[in-house]
Amino acid sequence: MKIKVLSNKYDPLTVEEEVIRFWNDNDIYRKIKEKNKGKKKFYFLDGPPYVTNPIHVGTAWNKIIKDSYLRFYRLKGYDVWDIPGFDMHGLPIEVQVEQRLKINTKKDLERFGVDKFIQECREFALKNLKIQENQFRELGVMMDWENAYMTIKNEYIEAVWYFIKKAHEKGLLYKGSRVVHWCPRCETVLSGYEVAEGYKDRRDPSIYVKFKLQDENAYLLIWTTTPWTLPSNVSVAVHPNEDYVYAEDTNGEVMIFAEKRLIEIEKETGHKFKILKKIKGKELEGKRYIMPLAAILDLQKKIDHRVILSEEFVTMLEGTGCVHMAPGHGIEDFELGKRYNLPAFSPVDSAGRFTEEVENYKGQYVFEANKVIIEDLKALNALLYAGTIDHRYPHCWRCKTPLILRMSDQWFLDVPKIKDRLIEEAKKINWVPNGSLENRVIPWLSNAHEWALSRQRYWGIPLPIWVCEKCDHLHVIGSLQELLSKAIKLPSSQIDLHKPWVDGVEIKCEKCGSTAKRIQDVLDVWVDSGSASWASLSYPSKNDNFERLFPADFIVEGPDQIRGWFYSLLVAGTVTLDSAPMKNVLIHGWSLDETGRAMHKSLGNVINPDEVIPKFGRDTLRIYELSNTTWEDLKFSMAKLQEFFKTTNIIWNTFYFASLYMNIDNYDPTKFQNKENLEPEDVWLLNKINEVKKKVEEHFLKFENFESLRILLNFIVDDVSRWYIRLIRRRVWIEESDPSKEAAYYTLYKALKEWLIMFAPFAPYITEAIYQKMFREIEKKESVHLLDWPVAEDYDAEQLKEMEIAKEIVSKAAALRMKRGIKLRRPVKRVIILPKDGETKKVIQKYAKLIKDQVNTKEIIIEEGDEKLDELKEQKVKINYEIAGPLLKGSLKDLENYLKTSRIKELKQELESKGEIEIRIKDKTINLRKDMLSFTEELKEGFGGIESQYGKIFIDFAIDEEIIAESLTKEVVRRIQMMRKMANLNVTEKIKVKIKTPSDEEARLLKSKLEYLKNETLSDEIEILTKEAELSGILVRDWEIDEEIYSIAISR
RNA sequence: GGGCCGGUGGCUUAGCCUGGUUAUAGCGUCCGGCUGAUAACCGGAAGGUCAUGGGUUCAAAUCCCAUCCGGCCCA
Repeated sequence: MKIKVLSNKYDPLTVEEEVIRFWNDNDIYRKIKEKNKGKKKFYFLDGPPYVTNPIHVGTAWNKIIKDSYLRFYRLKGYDVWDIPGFDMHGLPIEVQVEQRLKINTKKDLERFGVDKFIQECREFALKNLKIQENQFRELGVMMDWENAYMTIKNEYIEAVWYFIKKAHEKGLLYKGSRVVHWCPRCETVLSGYEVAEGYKDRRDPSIYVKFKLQDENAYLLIWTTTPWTLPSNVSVAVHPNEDYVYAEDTNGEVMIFAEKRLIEIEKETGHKFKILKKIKGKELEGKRYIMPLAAILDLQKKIDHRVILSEEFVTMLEGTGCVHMAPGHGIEDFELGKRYNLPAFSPVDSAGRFTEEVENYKGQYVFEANKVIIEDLKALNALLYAGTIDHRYPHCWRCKTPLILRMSDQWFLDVPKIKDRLIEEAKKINWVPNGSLENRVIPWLSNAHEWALSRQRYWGIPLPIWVCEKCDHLHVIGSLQELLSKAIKLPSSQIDLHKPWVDGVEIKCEKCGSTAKRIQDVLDVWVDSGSASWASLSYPSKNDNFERLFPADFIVEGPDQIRGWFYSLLVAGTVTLDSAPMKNVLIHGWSLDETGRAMHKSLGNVINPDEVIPKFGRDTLRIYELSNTTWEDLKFSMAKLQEFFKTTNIIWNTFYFASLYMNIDNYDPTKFQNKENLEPEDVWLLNKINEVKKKVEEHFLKFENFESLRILLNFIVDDVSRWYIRLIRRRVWIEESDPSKEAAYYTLYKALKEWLIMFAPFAPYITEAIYQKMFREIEKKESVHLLDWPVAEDYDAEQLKEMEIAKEIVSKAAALRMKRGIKLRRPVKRVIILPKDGETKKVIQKYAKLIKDQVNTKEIIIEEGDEKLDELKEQKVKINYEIAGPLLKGSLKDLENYLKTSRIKELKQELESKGEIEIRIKDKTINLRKDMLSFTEELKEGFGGIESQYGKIFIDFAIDEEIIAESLTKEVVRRIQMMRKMANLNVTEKIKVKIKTPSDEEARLLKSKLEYLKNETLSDEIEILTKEAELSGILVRDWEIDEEIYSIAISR
């Protein structure tokens, strides 16, 4: 049983690729799963990424966070449910496939064939899924890839139907006519979410139109950027409490508009107005006006046009304060129209062309009809001004076509009706970070409106609604089995629950017995992923997993999912299963580029993992991303990665160091018994690792594993690499077997092993590689990921504080040396420590040996109280000449002489108590006053001092022969060690050395330290020669030490 | 217009919930060290109006209010 040595250089790619091979060849993933089978469940639900683009470092972060928790819970012994998911339906895929097939319109698509189109979409989705899957695997994300849930499978589709059926049963599903954002190219409704994605700049007309009042010789002046909505005008809205003016144009015509808009109107139109009278908006209510287009459009002739009032929708920030209302083409217009009972119509078809209802413009694309309408208005003398405006306008987020608002029939889920239930359920969930519930989730839920479920597209889950041709009775189908049992016609036996297959299924109307056919719509993709909490478990077609696992223990996604997936999960779960389908929700931040901008294809700042991994490796990418505070944004930075690479390198070197010496000494951790040989630093490290275990686990359980990671990195870098290893260096260099060395190995082995297990969820590759070399033979388990999470033991927190004191003393002493320019290699005569109190003194005494070694002093003195201080200090006194001079005049010289010989401390005490004393010098008596002198204290020559928070530290820098000999010897040792390295000698190889010194004096000094020299350099023989000698060996070199030349030769 | 998140040395960042010695750490800079983990590593120093202005308090980076800047969401 032996610890093997790691390679002395950390090469991440080699390490990681070996580990990947190891995992694959030995089926490690399966073994990890088997280990915890049947134990306490942990149901993780993967938020399915959309399968269009390859992943970037942000998508990677998301999945790596997930992976780190999955690995943690597996180590903790949970039976972890870890299937990944993919979101595979929807318009984005359709658009990409259309582009590939050069399909521009729905007609083209129908001509191409819906079945073939669906097939193309499926292949496209599956191909992209594979690309993403491989990228995720590359990152070390261990999930059950072979059993991933896919939203396109029949089983999944059925499960979504189940939701729709439940919604119907609960009376939450209804069909309604609404004004919606519509893409005239895709010929479908878009959700608010999709609309928000697609705002961009566009130039539109900006026109001012005159509507003449029927009973007055004045015009309402309205403003619009969508002239094509004017044929649907039914009303004009004004603000009841704002001031409106009757204003005369230079040609004598009188316009009515809001007073606050006057300057802007004049500026844009170039017209100048003279105000005739001022009224409140509400005085305009009910006034009839003549819609100019009524002259040429039959549609308009039937409408009774009147002014209405609105505080909410009339703004003084743009336009004229007289707002053109077309309830068929505006969301606000529609709402206000309902209140006033106004007619709503959209004479525009699904492709954005005018219908025959407006015969003049029939067949014209609305954006093109704009200019015709403007011409007509001009001809009708209804146009005050026509210009253009550059503004933000919504576009289809996939195909970039400008959207229109249009009325259409859609299917809705009545979310407002269950709002209170949703909030109630949301409160049962643990939202991380704290405050998310109150600040983000509840405000969003309180604002919930109806959910438009239907889309007039193809690649999606078909809405499971069949309508009777005769009696219009609705049949909402909740499963494949139900469908088959009710079907009277199946298009083929090849069941695929997509279009066009489902469209061909006819069922028997349960009410009148005639035939019911499916409506043509598919579902909004958010319904797909919203159903994932049970659909990914194949419920309701299968029961077992659902019963065992539901609800999900943990989900984690970005903040956009509060209104996206978290919301759709909550709604779907509450409707379908009467409960929130998840228990813990962690919200992570955005990934931004180095300058803090979101990563966007259009900005060209997207970074892919493939660009990072070859440079730094997978583990470095992982720990870099995972160390970011999860819910803060991650500014992705190559410089930061470089820093983390250094950390990974230190980790490797730390384990390399341990493996090297444990290997040389054939250390066998299973045989170590002598715990009584533990030194204070060993006890400290063992306490420390226990503290680390406790904290790391606590943070993991709170879903703050970035804190766990920071603690782990701090421990390995600061506590182990920089401190503990430094302390035990000399102990592990002892050649023969030695109890102190064994104790250090025992300590190091235990701490490193436990650390390695805890670090495994963060950096699965490097931990595996180290485990295989150093620990596997001893620990027996095949993989580090098959071990158990280390159990935190009780530990002595007080002792941890003690070490802080020792560290501080060492650090301050080093700073003091530095100030003097005395390098660490040179021993100093004495270090004197005056602890601030008795407690501290005890601690420093306990660690005296450690401190003595680390500060490299011949003697350490620890004493409480000021007596010692007096020994180190010299009292000084100065005459305040400006005071003493005028008073003492000629006696000043005598005083100076007197002070040179007197005891200053006593003088000071006397003066301080009495204020004034008489002194006799020669024959004279002088009245010496306190203010004539200034007393100061100074450290004695050759001493240095520094304050620390635990007391004062002094160093006696006096030099004697012993110190000179020792520092010279150490300089020589260092050169010899360097030469051993240069000659590529093994660390254990013995050598012979010859040293030629510049004079007999140095030779004498070195000879006094011969044994030490031999030990340190593993030399059998050392010959110290003076000038005349000629040197030979495998390596001979001259070195300069303290400005003199030494020649050193080594040989085997 | 409303809401949320963030603003801490040149850069990146911890601390803020739960107020309390000298505000965390890394990078960079300057100075130094180490050389048996070594094409690594370590130490020290300089560097901060904790965005701004008020308030609460014995005490504010931390709690409250307002403002500014950046980002997100909603309308």
